[in-house]
Amino acid sequence: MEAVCATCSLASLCLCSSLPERERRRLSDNVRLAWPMRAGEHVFRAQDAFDALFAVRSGWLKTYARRVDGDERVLGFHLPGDVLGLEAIDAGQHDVSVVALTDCRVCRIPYDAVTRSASQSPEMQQHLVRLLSRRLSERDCWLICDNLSADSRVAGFLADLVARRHRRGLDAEAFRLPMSRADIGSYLNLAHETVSRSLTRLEKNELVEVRRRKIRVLDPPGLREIRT
Amino acid sequence: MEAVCATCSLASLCLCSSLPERERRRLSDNVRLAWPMRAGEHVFRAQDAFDALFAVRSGWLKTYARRVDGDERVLGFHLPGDVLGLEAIDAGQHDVSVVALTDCRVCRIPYDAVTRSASQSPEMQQHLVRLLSRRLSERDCWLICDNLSADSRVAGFLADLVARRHRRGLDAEAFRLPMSRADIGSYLNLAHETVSRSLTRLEKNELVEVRRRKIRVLDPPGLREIRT
DNA sequence: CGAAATATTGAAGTTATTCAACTGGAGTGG
DNA sequence: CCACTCCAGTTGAATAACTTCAATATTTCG
Repeated sequence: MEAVCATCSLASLCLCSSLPERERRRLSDNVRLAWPMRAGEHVFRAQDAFDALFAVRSGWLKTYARRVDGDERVLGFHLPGDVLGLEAIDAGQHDVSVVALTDCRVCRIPYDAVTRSASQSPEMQQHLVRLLSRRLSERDCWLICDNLSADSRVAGFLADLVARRHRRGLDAEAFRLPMSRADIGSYLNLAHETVSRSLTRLEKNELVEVRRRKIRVLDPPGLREIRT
Repeated sequence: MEAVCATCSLASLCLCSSLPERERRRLSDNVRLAWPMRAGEHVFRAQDAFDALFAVRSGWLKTYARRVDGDERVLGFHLPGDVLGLEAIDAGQHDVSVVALTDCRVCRIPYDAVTRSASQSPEMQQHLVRLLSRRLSERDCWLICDNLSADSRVAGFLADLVARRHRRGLDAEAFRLPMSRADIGSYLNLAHETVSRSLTRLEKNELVEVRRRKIRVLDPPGLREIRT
């Protein structure tokens, strides 16, 4: 299978946008559209050497780390267009793990190709810096840390997913949550029982319909507005 | 007052390290060692246009944002060597505010000088990318989010300050906390009363001595090990 | 010195967690 | 096809932890 950044619908989110055509082709030649991954397979693990960035083409993934006590802490969920591995550039070694939650396709972009491209193309250089800067400003932990009730954290989490799916042209009204309640809880810093109860309450308030992992969002603005 | 990156003891943390001498001088010519700032003055505010990065030379500062409801949320505290403003590069506009907690000195580094330097020096380019990457990997929110008790959050907060002061060659055993209990609470997502109580408990356990804002750390490893 | 801000401490109230029981699907194998 | 099992999810009750409200103490600064 061939990587065709030139025609990739996600290019604007990825690394190759804003590259002059010649550079884009050059980078593209170095990119391998990874073989489809099965749910449960890892893109990389903490401690692995860093030598490439990854771009999600399809599917869902999650980033997690191990706590001191050994158990898992979920740090984020990824959709098509997300770039993975940026935080390992400096250390040259991954400090988190990324695992596929569903079957996925992921592009591998060797980091030396990025460096080479950046040294010859100011546009590429800028793009990389801006990608990093944007990620810094995103701070998804506001969701978690902002002294919010369980309900507003869960609502905010769903609103975030809806917004991201919408931006990517995916169905944002009804979709399947690929992660367990425990994953959501780990991400939001709530017990999985609390996540469950919150979803029930959101459903009672007619903001969403939840059946197991199937979700239908009835009132997106309502979700964003919960502040309790 | 003149900026003298060449002789700055913080260069390795800042932007000008790993620059060839010629480039360093060039950048240095564009850097202004800001006039000393008084406690309470802002380096920049949310909504301000972004056109420069800032490097802390001395003193303490804090970053904060406004919540939806209008009140302040503290996002971090800064020591000499920290670079401020990186998260605004992409948007071209600041989304957080930085204010001096004590009298400070802060260098202003015009961003177009950085861009120019980067386009001519692969080292500078790399350095900027790595600075951004490192900041991404730091994730100070682990402290806050990691499902920890109030005591371990406060202990972790102190341990983090100790480590950072140590790395910078500042007195890490005894120093003055420049921020209020309310600031610490906002940062750690705790009520200020809870911060106060936690400090009292840490003192009872002989990990620290706290008198108001004066702190003496008696058992740094002990601080790091609290997990309850 | 006196006022305002900051910090500490106590008691009551809330909220999420924990422990436990139970339910419902998905997958397995007879 | 139907049990059987396992895991994820839901729900209830008791508990623990933090917050809130209130009173008091200590600094700081005009």
